Amino acid sequence: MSNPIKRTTIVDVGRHAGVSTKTVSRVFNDEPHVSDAVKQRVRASAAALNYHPNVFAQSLVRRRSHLIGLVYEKPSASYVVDLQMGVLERLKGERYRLIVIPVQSVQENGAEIVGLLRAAALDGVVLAPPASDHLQILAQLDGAGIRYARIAPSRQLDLGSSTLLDDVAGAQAIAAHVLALGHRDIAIVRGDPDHAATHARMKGYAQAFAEAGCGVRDDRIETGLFTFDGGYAAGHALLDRADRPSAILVQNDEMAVGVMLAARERGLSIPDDLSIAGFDDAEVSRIAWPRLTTVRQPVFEMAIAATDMLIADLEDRKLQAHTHHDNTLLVRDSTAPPRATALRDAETNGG
Amino acid sequence: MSNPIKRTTIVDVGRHAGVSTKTVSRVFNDEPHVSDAVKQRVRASAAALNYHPNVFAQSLVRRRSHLIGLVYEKPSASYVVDLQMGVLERLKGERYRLIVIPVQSVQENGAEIVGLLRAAALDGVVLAPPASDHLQILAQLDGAGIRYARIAPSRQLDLGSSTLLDDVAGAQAIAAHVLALGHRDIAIVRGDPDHAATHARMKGYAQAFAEAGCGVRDDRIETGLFTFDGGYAAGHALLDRADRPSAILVQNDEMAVGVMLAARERGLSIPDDLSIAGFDDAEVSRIAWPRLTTVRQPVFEMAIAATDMLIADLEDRKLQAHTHHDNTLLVRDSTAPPRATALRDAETNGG
DNA sequence: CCCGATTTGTCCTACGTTGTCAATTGCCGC
DNA sequence: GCGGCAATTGACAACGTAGGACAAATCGGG
Repeated sequence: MSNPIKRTTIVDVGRHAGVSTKTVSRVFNDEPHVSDAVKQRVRASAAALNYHPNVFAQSLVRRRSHLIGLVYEKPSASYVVDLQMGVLERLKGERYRLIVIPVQSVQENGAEIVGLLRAAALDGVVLAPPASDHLQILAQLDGAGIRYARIAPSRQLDLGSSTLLDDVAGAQAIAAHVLALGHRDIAIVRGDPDHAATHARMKGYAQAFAEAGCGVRDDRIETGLFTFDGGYAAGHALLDRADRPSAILVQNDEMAVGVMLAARERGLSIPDDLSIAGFDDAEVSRIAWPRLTTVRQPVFEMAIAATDMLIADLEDRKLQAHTHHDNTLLVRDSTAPPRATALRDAETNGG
Repeated sequence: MSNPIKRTTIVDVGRHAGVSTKTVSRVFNDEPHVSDAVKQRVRASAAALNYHPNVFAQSLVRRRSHLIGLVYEKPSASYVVDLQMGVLERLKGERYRLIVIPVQSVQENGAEIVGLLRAAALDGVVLAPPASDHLQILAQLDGAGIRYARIAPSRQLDLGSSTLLDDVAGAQAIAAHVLALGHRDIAIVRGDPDHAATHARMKGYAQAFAEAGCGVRDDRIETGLFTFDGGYAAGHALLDRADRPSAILVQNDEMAVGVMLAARERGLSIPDDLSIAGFDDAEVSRIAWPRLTTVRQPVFEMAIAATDMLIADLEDRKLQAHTHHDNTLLVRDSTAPPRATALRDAETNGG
């Protein structure tokens, strides 16, 4: 089983078809001034010889790899999946291919990352948070001539193309929903403080609280790093307290499901004993029981939009585009009025 | 904001350091026969000029892209995630990069796929099922000189390297568990018939049934294509029947969770009214409530092993390796004795 | 049959790096 | 200070494609 892979070049095709290499090149690049007869003959020869243009040589002379990177940190699996599926969706039928660049910690490895991207010879990258907010990375990308599109950045929006999302409004909406149900003993599980979304969502919660005339109590905030396990631990920590909250606002769905498990292990029924609200509309939020009240974040659509802008940038050199996306409150079954209120309502009705 | 990216070449570095381009090349490739003095001088010049080797030129002359593809079909998200994480885990610290190649339907597009891979200039690919079983693809890859490692193939094991998994045994184990609980009215939700795993698991179920002295009833088999929605529909179809089963064997966890939802919508309690057994040990199986009895399939480890063999193949030209992996039965909370049996036991104990 | 337009060919250079092989340098003992 | 041998260094041709400039061939129409 030796490996004498026959390498067919453009020269061979020319010889076989009885035309010059220049003509073969013209045919393969769809240049004008080629008769249909020759076109067909060349294509036939290419097929007969099983010719495939050498991508390396093309890339070398055209200075194009047609490779696009997707840079993301470790966050919840569903987020990454939606993101990646969005990029791939947009890439369907395009010449570009996707290289996946997972990063341990953007915060810590920021300086090395662009070196990686450069070594991968990428034409451009889609940056997920928190890389999309890392100014040093953006600067280095500009320096390296690598185009980029940013997913949901929060600052320096004048750099590159971005998909914009109002996390504050989304968080405010879901907090307002929980407050409107009558909850006042509300705890919060926040995400990774390295992500801007964590702070934006916190701000949205705070705004809703302020409108309802109450404040956020710092001692009722736990940090869960956006993971199931983190949410589980945070849930137990919050439910351990003597003044157990009647509702918990969780900054993503994976953590929310973790909180759910913690509540169940203590025999609490959801939503009767405890209301739980998530964020993201991840797949688990539909699979969970009861189905999770959450905020739909259009990750898939944002990924498509970002890839679209990146390609436009690469093809037409059109710079600086922005798209706006909306969060939507999805009220499902994991939130309900607090038990005290429910009892009072029952009494009121009964009387 | 024009873009005069200065391209520094090996020639510039050579000129700056006062040595030949060949010497620079030697320094960058850690070749022997370079004096330390020169080495340092060259490195200093390269740093000063911000030189980065041109990957295209290297690839052209070395005939190596250092790109590895991961080919998979649409199956459950968690499977793909585990797979991809495994490949990336093994690639950490390596020079290779991962290109993701999702395929609509291996069955339908088999002929075109290798063209895609070839156009991507891949050094090698990791093939997930069902691509790992597609003989035409394997033959074309051999023809194109693209190395491959196969995940859990079921035939022609002499082609390429493979990770092997005994799905029959895993399925037999979980079916035996359900039978041992006393169930006899057992329905099955199978996966995509294009996947060999679907048939292997069915065979395992059948073996367990045979040992227990009963057979598989064809009219109690639904097909769910490995998706949550498919499982949901299949669950409703099975539970609609007059002779409602007391247990359902489901060929993956995503579908199993769908069946769970269908059961809940009918007010059935799990596992009291209905036992459900999954397959894969996907993340949802731990998140679901009750936690799903399932079979752990070591996807992550298999992906690492496959990538490892692929790299070995690419680096050392060592061909034909195989690794064996085991399924493990995980009995959790979604399976219990059927109600009738439970009642009888209670009577027996009471009497 | 000649003119102008279209098609095709020739020739050359660029892209940036590596492999081959020859030339040069340095070092050793005498 | 000089052979002789090993360690360093350099010159030059690949690698396969793109594409510019321009000449040559071909075609169609009056």
